[in-house]
Amino acid sequence: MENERLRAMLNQINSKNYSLQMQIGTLLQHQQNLKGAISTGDRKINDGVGEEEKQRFLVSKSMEEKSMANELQKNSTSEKSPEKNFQEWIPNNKVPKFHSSSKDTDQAAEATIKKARVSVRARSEASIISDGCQWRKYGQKMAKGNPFPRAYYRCTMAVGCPVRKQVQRSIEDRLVLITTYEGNHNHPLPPAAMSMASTTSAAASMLLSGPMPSADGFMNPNMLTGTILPYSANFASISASAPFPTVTLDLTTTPTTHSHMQMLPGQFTRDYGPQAIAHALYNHSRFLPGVSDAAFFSSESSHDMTNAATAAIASDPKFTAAIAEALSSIIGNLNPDIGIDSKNSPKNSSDRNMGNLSFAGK
DNA sequence: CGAATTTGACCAGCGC
DNA sequence: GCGCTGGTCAAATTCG
Repeated sequence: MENERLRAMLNQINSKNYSLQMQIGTLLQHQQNLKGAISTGDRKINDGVGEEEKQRFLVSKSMEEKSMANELQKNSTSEKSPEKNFQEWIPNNKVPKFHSSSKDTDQAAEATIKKARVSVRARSEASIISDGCQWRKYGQKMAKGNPFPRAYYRCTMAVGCPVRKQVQRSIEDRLVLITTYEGNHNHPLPPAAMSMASTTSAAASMLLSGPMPSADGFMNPNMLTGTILPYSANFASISASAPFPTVTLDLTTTPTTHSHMQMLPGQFTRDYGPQAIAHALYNHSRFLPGVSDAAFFSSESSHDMTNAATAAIASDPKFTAAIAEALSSIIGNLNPDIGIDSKNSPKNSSDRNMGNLSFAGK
């Protein structure tokens, strides 16, 4: 009975996805026209600026576009207070915990929430991955056993935002950048930042609301890959053996992504199809250096688009910087129930998500 | 000149 | 209690 209802919901979302694809198709043409103007604006970063700056600039370009779209949305819902906006996607009502703040009675609960972390592994030559948020560096430390320093950043998009992130290069592979997010934003975000934030929020929410870890200290990775990153088997893992429960989104296994996208079974994959991710990848990456638009425009069908997206991933390591955002935006757009509805209890939310996808038996 | 970054100092938690 | 480590603060410095 519940499954039927969920199935109906999925069908509804699927048809919505189809209409979105149609809209994207027309948008792609429009964007082609815009490309000329954008490349003119990009000119300045091409002379003498490093790859890092280029990536940051180009990614933010695409984010600007989405921010504009968000502005329109915001105007239409201007009645909402910022707090209400915030509650729409924050899974847990979190209060900033400052270093020198007074000891609140719910400090313990806060601490528990804050401890949930989402770490994103991505290959990037840049020292930081642009995710749409404004960050301010407030510290740097040499971590034990790692020759690369760990940098600490704080979100500066709003005063008192509790979100922090740590950025560190992997000791195994110096090209792999590990970004660990902690906390939830207490302010509205542009869509670009929201997609990443919703992923981390959803992941953190699941960590805190889901079943306790098994005896070996690990939860089933498929739980996350099936709900948050349905196309990315082996991409995500949840570890509760660490001091803090941590979700790791591994975006470094690019050469094998294609097979995962196509082979991964499950409700989500059947109903949404891989083209959704291709479109999202396209939207998030078309301004990245080294990712040619020709790869995307060379084919008409959505399936071929997936191939193009995968080829782009494999051919350009910098592409990974946008993948996390792209992946999560799919979920954010198509399944707003995941991790962004604070009105439902975390437990219910978790159960619903699991049943909704490939864990009907859970 | 204001904002952002750097960097040494400080603090808390943890293991011994 | 002591030392180690991770995380944060804040003054100094750099940047735009």
